[in-house]
Amino acid sequence: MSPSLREERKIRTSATIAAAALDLFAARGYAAVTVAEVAAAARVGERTLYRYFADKEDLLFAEDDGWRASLRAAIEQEPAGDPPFTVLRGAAATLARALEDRREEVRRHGEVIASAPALAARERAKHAAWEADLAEGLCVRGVAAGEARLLGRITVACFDEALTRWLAQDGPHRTLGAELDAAFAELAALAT
Amino acid sequence: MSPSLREERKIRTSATIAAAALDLFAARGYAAVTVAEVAAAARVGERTLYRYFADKEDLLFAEDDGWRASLRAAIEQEPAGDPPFTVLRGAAATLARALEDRREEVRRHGEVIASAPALAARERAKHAAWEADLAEGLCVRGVAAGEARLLGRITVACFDEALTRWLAQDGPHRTLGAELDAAFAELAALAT
DNA sequence: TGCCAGTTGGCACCAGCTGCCATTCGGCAA
DNA sequence: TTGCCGAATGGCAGCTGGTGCCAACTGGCA
Repeated sequence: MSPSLREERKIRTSATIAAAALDLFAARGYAAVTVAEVAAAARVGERTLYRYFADKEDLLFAEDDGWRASLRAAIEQEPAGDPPFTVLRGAAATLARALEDRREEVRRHGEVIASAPALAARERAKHAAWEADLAEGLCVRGVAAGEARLLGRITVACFDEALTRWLAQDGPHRTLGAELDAAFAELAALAT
Repeated sequence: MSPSLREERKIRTSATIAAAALDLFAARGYAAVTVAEVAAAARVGERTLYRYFADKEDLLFAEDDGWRASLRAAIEQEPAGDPPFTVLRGAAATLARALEDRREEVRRHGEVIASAPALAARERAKHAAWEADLAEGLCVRGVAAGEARLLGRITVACFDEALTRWLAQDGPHRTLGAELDAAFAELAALAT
Protein backbone atom coordinates (compact mmCIF):
# COMPACT_ATOMS: atom_id res chain seq x y z
CA MET A 1 0.00 0.00 0.00
CA SER A 2 2.75 2.44 -0.94
CA PRO A 3 1.44 5.83 -1.99
CA SER A 4 0.44 5.91 -5.63
CA LEU A 5 2.15 8.17 -8.11
CA ARG A 6 -0.89 10.42 -7.96
CA GLU A 7 -0.76 10.83 -4.21
CA GLU A 8 2.97 11.41 -4.25
CA ARG A 9 2.58 14.20 -6.74
CA LYS A 10 -0.15 15.84 -4.75
CA ILE A 11 2.02 15.89 -1.66
CA ARG A 12 4.96 17.22 -3.61
CA THR A 13 2.87 19.90 -5.31
CA SER A 14 1.46 21.05 -2.00
CA ALA A 15 4.92 21.23 -0.45
CA THR A 16 6.29 23.10 -3.47
CA ILE A 17 3.58 25.71 -3.26
CA ALA A 18 3.98 26.19 0.48
CA ALA A 19 7.75 26.52 0.15
CA ALA A 20 7.48 29.01 -2.69
CA ALA A 21 5.02 31.03 -0.65
CA LEU A 22 7.22 31.15 2.44
CA ASP A 23 10.23 32.18 0.36
CA LEU A 24 8.39 34.98 -1.38
CA PHE A 25 6.71 36.21 1.79
CA ALA A 26 9.97 36.24 3.70
CA ALA A 27 11.75 38.05 0.90
CA ARG A 28 9.22 40.72 0.00
CA GLY A 29 6.59 40.77 2.72
CA TYR A 30 3.23 39.04 2.88
CA ALA A 31 1.10 41.89 1.58
CA ALA A 32 3.34 42.69 -1.38
CA VAL A 33 3.17 39.17 -2.80
CA THR A 34 0.10 38.19 -4.83
CA VAL A 35 -1.34 34.72 -4.93
CA ALA A 36 -0.78 34.73 -8.67
CA GLU A 37 2.95 35.21 -8.07
CA VAL A 38 3.08 32.33 -5.63
CA ALA A 39 1.31 30.13 -8.13
CA ALA A 40 3.71 31.17 -10.88
CA ALA A 41 6.73 30.51 -8.66
CA ALA A 42 5.41 27.04 -7.93
CA ARG A 43 4.66 26.53 -11.65
CA VAL A 44 1.01 25.93 -10.95
CA GLY A 45 -2.16 27.60 -12.09
CA GLU A 46 -3.76 29.99 -9.62
CA ARG A 47 -6.94 27.94 -9.71
CA THR A 48 -4.99 24.85 -8.72
CA LEU A 49 -3.33 26.62 -5.84
CA TYR A 50 -6.76 27.33 -4.42
CA ARG A 51 -7.54 23.62 -4.53
CA TYR A 52 -4.63 22.91 -2.23
CA PHE A 53 -4.99 25.90 0.08
CA ALA A 54 -8.23 27.45 1.27
CA ASP A 55 -6.93 31.01 1.04
CA LYS A 56 -3.78 33.10 0.99
CA GLU A 57 -3.30 32.85 4.75
CA ASP A 58 -3.62 29.10 4.60
CA LEU A 59 -0.35 28.98 2.68
CA LEU A 60 1.34 29.61 6.02
CA PHE A 61 -0.93 27.64 8.32
CA ALA A 62 -1.86 24.47 6.45
CA GLU A 63 0.75 22.28 8.08
CA ASP A 64 -0.40 23.25 11.56
CA ASP A 65 -3.16 20.68 11.31
CA GLY A 66 -0.52 18.04 11.68
CA TRP A 67 0.83 19.56 14.88
CA ARG A 68 -2.65 19.87 16.24
CA ALA A 69 -3.13 16.16 15.72
CA SER A 70 0.17 15.52 17.50
CA LEU A 71 -1.02 17.56 20.41
CA ARG A 72 -4.21 15.59 20.69
CA ALA A 73 -2.27 12.36 20.55
CA ALA A 74 0.12 13.63 23.21
CA ILE A 75 -2.73 14.28 25.62
CA GLU A 76 -4.09 10.79 25.17
CA GLN A 77 -0.72 9.26 25.92
CA GLU A 78 -0.32 10.94 29.28
CA PRO A 79 -0.74 8.56 32.25
CA ALA A 80 -4.36 8.01 33.19
CA GLY A 81 -4.18 8.84 36.89
CA ASP A 82 -2.29 12.13 36.69
CA PRO A 83 -3.97 15.30 37.96
CA PRO A 84 -5.39 17.54 35.17
CA PHE A 85 -2.74 20.22 35.09
CA THR A 86 0.01 17.60 35.08
CA VAL A 87 -1.56 16.03 32.01
CA LEU A 88 -1.54 19.31 30.13
CA ARG A 89 1.99 20.17 31.19
CA GLY A 90 3.08 16.78 29.91
CA ALA A 91 1.34 17.28 26.58
CA ALA A 92 2.88 20.72 26.20
CA ALA A 93 6.29 19.28 26.93
CA THR A 94 5.79 16.65 24.23
CA LEU A 95 4.88 19.32 21.69
CA ALA A 96 7.90 21.34 22.80
CA ARG A 97 10.15 18.34 22.19
CA ALA A 98 8.79 18.04 18.64
CA LEU A 99 9.72 21.66 17.95
CA GLU A 100 13.06 21.59 19.70
CA ASP A 101 15.26 21.12 16.65
CA ARG A 102 13.31 23.31 14.26
CA ARG A 103 14.02 26.62 15.89
CA GLU A 104 15.16 28.52 12.79
CA GLU A 105 12.18 27.30 10.82
CA VAL A 106 9.80 28.38 13.57
CA ARG A 107 11.49 31.73 13.86
CA ARG A 108 11.34 32.42 10.14
CA HIS A 109 7.70 31.44 10.07
CA GLY A 110 7.00 33.63 13.07
CA GLU A 111 8.64 36.64 11.52
CA VAL A 112 6.42 36.49 8.46
CA ILE A 113 3.36 36.07 10.65
CA ALA A 114 4.28 39.00 12.84
CA SER A 115 4.55 41.23 9.77
CA ALA A 116 0.84 41.18 8.97
CA PRO A 117 -1.94 41.78 11.50
CA ALA A 118 -4.29 39.35 9.80
CA LEU A 119 -1.69 36.60 10.14
CA ALA A 120 -1.06 37.40 13.78
CA ALA A 121 -4.77 37.13 14.35
CA ARG A 122 -4.89 33.75 12.71
CA GLU A 123 -1.96 32.60 14.79
CA ARG A 124 -3.98 33.48 17.85
CA ALA A 125 -6.96 31.57 16.49
CA LYS A 126 -4.69 28.56 16.26
CA HIS A 127 -4.00 28.92 19.96
CA ALA A 128 -7.75 28.93 20.57
CA ALA A 129 -7.95 25.59 18.77
CA TRP A 130 -5.15 24.24 20.96
CA GLU A 131 -6.96 25.39 24.06
CA ALA A 132 -10.10 23.63 22.91
CA ASP A 133 -8.14 20.44 22.24
CA LEU A 134 -6.51 20.54 25.65
CA ALA A 135 -9.84 21.18 27.35
CA GLU A 136 -11.45 18.38 25.37
CA GLY A 137 -8.68 16.03 26.41
CA LEU A 138 -9.38 16.79 30.04
CA CYS A 139 -13.14 16.51 29.69
CA VAL A 140 -12.68 13.00 28.39
CA ARG A 141 -10.90 12.24 31.66
CA GLY A 142 -13.83 13.50 33.66
CA VAL A 143 -12.68 17.03 34.43
CA ALA A 144 -15.46 19.63 34.60
CA ALA A 145 -15.79 21.73 31.44
CA GLY A 146 -15.10 25.09 33.06
CA GLU A 147 -12.01 23.92 34.89
CA ALA A 148 -10.78 22.13 31.76
CA ARG A 149 -11.13 25.27 29.65
CA LEU A 150 -9.35 27.40 32.21
CA LEU A 151 -6.47 24.96 32.44
CA GLY A 152 -6.25 24.79 28.66
CA ARG A 153 -6.00 28.54 28.47
CA ILE A 154 -3.37 28.73 31.17
CA THR A 155 -1.30 26.02 29.55
CA VAL A 156 -1.34 27.67 26.14
CA ALA A 157 -0.46 31.01 27.75
CA CYS A 158 2.61 29.46 29.35
CA PHE A 159 3.54 27.62 26.17
CA ASP A 160 3.27 30.73 24.07
CA GLU A 161 5.35 32.71 26.53
CA ALA A 162 7.97 29.96 26.54
CA LEU A 163 8.01 30.04 22.75
CA THR A 164 8.47 33.80 22.78
CA ARG A 165 11.43 33.58 25.14
CA TRP A 166 12.92 30.65 23.25
CA LEU A 167 12.87 32.57 19.97
CA ALA A 168 14.02 35.86 21.45
CA GLN A 169 17.48 34.63 22.42
CA ASP A 170 20.46 35.18 20.15
CA GLY A 171 23.25 32.72 19.70
CA PRO A 172 23.36 29.87 22.23
CA HIS A 173 20.01 29.41 23.87
CA ARG A 174 18.10 27.39 26.40
CA THR A 175 15.86 24.65 25.12
CA LEU A 176 12.16 25.20 24.59
CA GLY A 177 11.53 22.53 27.19
CA ALA A 178 13.57 24.47 29.72
CA GLU A 179 11.71 27.68 28.91
CA LEU A 180 8.44 25.83 29.32
CA ASP A 181 9.43 24.49 32.73
CA ALA A 182 10.52 27.95 33.76
CA ALA A 183 7.21 29.47 32.69
CA PHE A 184 5.20 26.90 34.64
CA ALA A 185 7.41 27.41 37.68
CA GLU A 186 6.93 31.17 37.46
CA LEU A 187 3.21 30.67 37.19
CA ALA A 188 3.13 28.58 40.35
CA ALA A 189 5.16 31.19 42.20
CA LEU A 190 3.13 34.17 41.00
CA ALA A 191 -0.40 32.83 41.04
CA THR A 192 -0.78 32.58 44.79
CA MET B 1 -15.56 74.01 23.57
CA SER B 2 -18.70 72.02 22.89
CA PRO B 3 -18.35 69.70 19.92
CA SER B 4 -18.88 71.52 16.63
CA LEU B 5 -21.68 70.60 14.30
CA ARG B 6 -19.12 68.84 12.13
CA GLU B 7 -17.82 66.64 14.91
CA GLU B 8 -21.29 65.77 16.09
CA ARG B 9 -22.23 64.61 12.62
CA LYS B 10 -19.15 62.48 12.32
CA ILE B 11 -19.88 60.70 15.58
CA ARG B 12 -23.48 60.16 14.61
CA THR B 13 -22.57 58.88 11.15
CA SER B 14 -20.07 56.44 12.60
CA ALA B 15 -22.58 55.15 15.13
CA THR B 16 -25.27 54.83 12.47
CA ILE B 17 -23.02 52.74 10.25
CA ALA B 18 -21.88 50.48 13.10
CA ALA B 19 -25.47 49.94 14.25
CA ALA B 20 -26.66 49.15 10.73
CA ALA B 21 -23.81 46.70 10.34
CA LEU B 22 -24.54 44.86 13.59
CA ASP B 23 -28.22 44.63 12.72
CA LEU B 24 -27.60 43.25 9.27
CA PHE B 25 -24.90 40.83 10.43
CA ALA B 26 -27.06 39.53 13.27
CA ALA B 27 -30.02 39.08 10.96
CA ARG B 28 -28.42 37.48 7.93
CA GLY B 29 -24.92 36.42 8.93
CA TYR B 30 -21.63 38.23 8.49
CA ALA B 31 -20.55 36.62 5.23
CA ALA B 32 -23.89 37.08 3.49
CA VAL B 33 -23.94 40.85 3.99
CA THR B 34 -21.91 42.99 1.61
CA VAL B 35 -20.27 46.25 2.59
CA ALA B 36 -22.33 47.96 -0.08
CA GLU B 37 -25.48 46.82 1.71
CA VAL B 38 -24.26 48.16 5.04
CA ALA B 39 -23.45 51.47 3.41
CA ALA B 40 -26.87 51.62 1.78
CA ALA B 41 -28.61 50.77 5.06
CA ALA B 42 -26.72 53.60 6.76
CA ARG B 43 -27.55 55.92 3.83
CA VAL B 44 -23.91 56.54 3.14
CA GLY B 45 -21.67 55.98 0.14
CA GLU B 46 -19.48 52.89 0.24
CA ARG B 47 -16.40 55.05 -0.13
CA THR B 48 -17.43 57.07 2.90
CA LEU B 49 -17.95 53.96 4.99
CA TYR B 50 -14.33 53.02 4.34
CA ARG B 51 -13.24 56.39 5.71
CA TYR B 52 -14.87 55.59 9.05
CA PHE B 53 -13.92 51.93 9.23
CA ALA B 54 -10.69 50.38 8.03
CA ASP B 55 -12.33 47.24 6.68
CA LYS B 56 -15.44 45.11 6.95
CA GLU B 57 -14.29 43.46 10.19
CA ASP B 58 -13.63 46.82 11.74
CA LEU B 59 -17.37 47.48 11.67
CA LEU B 60 -17.59 45.17 14.65
CA PHE B 61 -14.35 46.04 16.43
CA ALA B 62 -13.95 49.79 16.10
CA GLU B 63 -15.36 50.62 19.50
CA ASP B 64 -12.95 48.26 21.23
CA ASP B 65 -10.29 50.95 21.05
CA GLY B 66 -12.21 52.78 23.72
CA TRP B 67 -12.20 49.79 26.04
CA ARG B 68 -8.55 49.29 25.45
CA ALA B 69 -7.92 52.84 26.59
CA SER B 70 -10.05 52.19 29.68
CA LEU B 71 -7.94 49.16 30.45
CA ARG B 72 -4.72 51.15 30.22
CA ALA B 73 -6.18 53.82 32.45
CA ALA B 74 -7.32 51.19 34.94
CA ILE B 75 -3.80 49.83 35.27
CA GLU B 76 -2.38 53.25 35.97
CA GLN B 77 -4.91 53.86 38.70
CA GLU B 78 -4.00 50.77 40.69
CA PRO B 79 -2.09 51.53 43.92
CA ALA B 80 1.62 51.98 43.36
CA GLY B 81 2.94 49.52 45.91
CA ASP B 82 0.80 46.50 45.00
CA PRO B 83 2.47 43.30 43.76
CA PRO B 84 2.29 42.80 39.97
CA PHE B 85 -0.42 40.19 39.80
CA THR B 86 -2.58 42.19 42.19
CA VAL B 87 -2.32 45.18 39.89
CA LEU B 88 -3.52 43.18 36.91
CA ARG B 89 -6.32 41.53 38.85
CA GLY B 90 -7.47 44.98 39.91
CA ALA B 91 -7.39 46.30 36.34
CA ALA B 92 -9.32 43.27 35.10
CA ALA B 93 -11.91 43.81 37.80
CA THR B 94 -12.30 47.44 36.73
CA LEU B 95 -12.91 46.38 33.13
CA ALA B 96 -15.35 43.75 34.34
CA ARG B 97 -17.28 46.41 36.23
CA ALA B 98 -17.55 48.49 33.05
CA LEU B 99 -19.09 45.54 31.21
CA GLU B 100 -21.34 44.40 34.03
CA ASP B 101 -24.57 45.97 32.83
CA ARG B 102 -24.10 45.40 29.10
CA ARG B 103 -24.41 41.65 29.11
CA GLU B 104 -26.97 41.33 26.31
CA GLU B 105 -24.99 43.67 24.10
CA VAL B 106 -21.81 41.70 24.67
CA ARG B 107 -23.58 38.42 24.04
CA ARG B 108 -25.14 39.62 20.78
CA HIS B 109 -21.79 40.93 19.63
CA GLY B 110 -20.13 37.66 20.58
CA GLU B 111 -22.61 35.59 18.65
CA VAL B 112 -21.91 37.43 15.42
CA ILE B 113 -18.20 37.10 16.01
CA ALA B 114 -18.42 33.39 16.69
CA SER B 115 -20.20 32.89 13.36
CA ALA B 116 -17.18 33.74 11.19
CA PRO B 117 -13.68 32.31 11.72
CA ALA B 118 -11.99 35.51 10.58
CA LEU B 119 -13.90 37.44 13.23
CA ALA B 120 -13.03 34.94 15.93
CA ALA B 121 -9.40 35.32 14.94
CA ARG B 122 -9.61 39.07 15.24
CA GLU B 123 -11.26 38.76 18.63
CA ARG B 124 -8.23 36.78 19.71
CA ALA B 125 -5.91 39.41 18.31
CA LYS B 126 -7.70 41.90 20.51
CA HIS B 127 -6.75 39.78 23.49
CA ALA B 128 -3.15 39.91 22.37
CA ALA B 129 -3.36 43.69 22.46
CA TRP B 130 -4.77 43.55 25.96
CA GLU B 131 -1.95 41.29 27.04
CA ALA B 132 0.57 43.72 25.64
CA ASP B 133 -1.11 46.61 27.45
CA LEU B 134 -1.12 44.75 30.74
CA ALA B 135 2.52 43.78 30.33
CA GLU B 136 3.44 47.34 29.42
CA GLY B 137 1.66 48.60 32.51
CA LEU B 138 3.76 46.31 34.66
CA CYS B 139 7.02 47.15 32.89
CA VAL B 140 6.45 50.80 33.72
CA ARG B 141 6.32 49.73 37.37
CA GLY B 142 9.67 48.02 37.08
CA VAL B 143 8.59 44.44 36.51
CA ALA B 144 10.85 42.38 34.24
CA ALA B 145 9.54 42.05 30.68
CA GLY B 146 9.25 38.27 30.66
CA GLU B 147 7.40 38.10 33.94
CA ALA B 148 5.15 40.98 32.89
CA ARG B 149 4.21 39.25 29.64
CA LEU B 150 3.46 35.99 31.38
CA LEU B 151 1.25 37.70 33.94
CA GLY B 152 -0.54 39.59 31.19
CA ARG B 153 -1.27 36.36 29.39
CA ILE B 154 -2.50 34.64 32.52
CA THR B 155 -4.74 37.54 33.43
CA VAL B 156 -6.35 37.67 30.00
CA ALA B 157 -6.83 33.91 30.05
CA CYS B 158 -8.71 34.17 33.33
CA PHE B 159 -10.70 37.17 32.13
CA ASP B 160 -11.71 35.44 28.93
CA GLU B 161 -12.75 32.32 30.80
CA ALA B 162 -14.77 34.43 33.21
CA LEU B 163 -16.44 36.14 30.26
CA THR B 164 -17.27 32.77 28.72
CA ARG B 165 -18.90 31.53 31.91
CA TRP B 166 -20.72 34.82 32.45
CA LEU B 167 -22.29 34.67 28.99
CA ALA B 168 -23.05 30.96 29.10
CA GLN B 169 -25.60 31.18 31.90
CA ASP B 170 -29.31 31.47 31.16
CA GLY B 171 -31.75 33.50 33.17
CA PRO B 172 -30.43 34.80 36.50
CA HIS B 173 -26.68 34.82 36.55
CA ARG B 174 -23.65 35.60 38.65
CA THR B 175 -21.88 38.89 37.99
CA LEU B 176 -18.85 39.06 35.73
CA GLY B 177 -16.87 40.26 38.72
CA ALA B 178 -17.84 37.14 40.63
CA GLU B 179 -16.86 34.91 37.73
CA LEU B 180 -13.55 36.71 37.51
CA ASP B 181 -12.82 36.20 41.20
CA ALA B 182 -13.75 32.55 40.85
CA ALA B 183 -11.41 32.08 37.89
CA PHE B 184 -8.48 33.65 39.73
CA ALA B 185 -9.23 31.54 42.79
CA GLU B 186 -9.31 28.39 40.68
CA LEU B 187 -6.03 29.37 39.09
CA ALA B 188 -4.37 29.74 42.48
CA ALA B 189 -5.69 26.36 43.54
CA LEU B 190 -4.73 24.54 40.35
CA ALA B 191 -1.40 26.09 39.49
CA THR B 192 0.58 24.57 42.30
C1' DT C 1 -20.66 87.49 0.61
C1' DG C 2 -16.99 84.77 -0.66
C1' DC C 3 -13.28 81.81 0.36
C1' DC C 4 -11.05 77.71 2.76
C1' DA C 5 -10.82 73.31 4.62
C1' DG C 6 -13.01 69.23 5.64
C1' DT C 7 -16.49 65.79 4.02
C1' DT C 8 -18.62 63.18 0.63
C1' DG C 9 -19.27 59.83 -3.03
C1' DG C 10 -18.67 58.36 -7.77
C1' DC C 11 -15.42 55.97 -10.80
C1' DA C 12 -11.72 53.12 -12.11
C1' DC C 13 -8.94 49.56 -10.73
C1' DC C 14 -6.45 45.75 -8.30
C1' DA C 15 -6.33 41.51 -5.49
C1' DG C 16 -8.64 37.58 -3.28
C1' DC C 17 -11.63 34.06 -4.23
C1' DT C 18 -15.26 30.85 -6.67
C1' DG C 19 -18.09 28.33 -10.20
C1' DC C 20 -17.89 26.42 -14.54
C1' DC C 21 -15.97 23.92 -18.28
C1' DA C 22 -12.71 22.12 -21.54
C1' DT C 23 -8.32 19.77 -21.52
C1' DT C 24 -4.83 16.76 -19.86
C1' DC C 25 -2.90 12.96 -17.34
C1' DG C 26 -2.36 8.70 -14.36
C1' DG C 27 -4.05 4.06 -13.86
C1' DC C 28 -6.16 0.08 -15.37
C1' DA C 29 -8.13 -3.50 -18.33
C1' DA C 30 -8.73 -5.63 -22.73
C1' DT D 1 -0.19 -1.36 -27.08
C1' DT D 2 -4.44 0.68 -27.05
C1' DG D 3 -8.37 2.77 -25.29
C1' DC D 4 -11.22 4.22 -21.67
C1' DC D 5 -12.47 6.38 -16.98
C1' DG D 6 -12.00 9.29 -13.35
C1' DA D 7 -9.01 12.56 -11.18
C1' DA D 8 -6.35 16.69 -11.63
C1' DT D 9 -5.46 20.92 -13.95
C1' DG D 10 -5.95 25.60 -15.42
C1' DG D 11 -8.21 29.19 -18.08
C1' DC D 12 -12.06 32.42 -17.89
C1' DA D 13 -15.77 35.08 -16.25
C1' DG D 14 -17.54 37.24 -12.34
C1' DC D 15 -18.33 38.83 -7.56
C1' DT D 16 -16.66 41.09 -3.28
C1' DG D 17 -13.32 43.64 -0.42
C1' DG D 18 -10.48 47.50 -0.52
C1' DT D 19 -7.89 51.93 -2.37
C1' DG D 20 -6.47 56.13 -5.09
C1' DC D 21 -8.14 59.92 -7.40
C1' DC D 22 -11.00 63.66 -8.38
C1' DA D 23 -15.04 66.51 -8.58
C1' DA D 24 -18.92 68.30 -5.94
C1' DC D 25 -20.73 69.87 -1.73
C1' DT D 26 -21.02 71.99 3.03
C1' DG D 27 -19.95 74.13 7.52
C1' DG D 28 -17.29 77.85 9.47
C1' DC D 29 -15.01 82.07 9.37
C1' DA D 30 -13.18 86.64 7.73
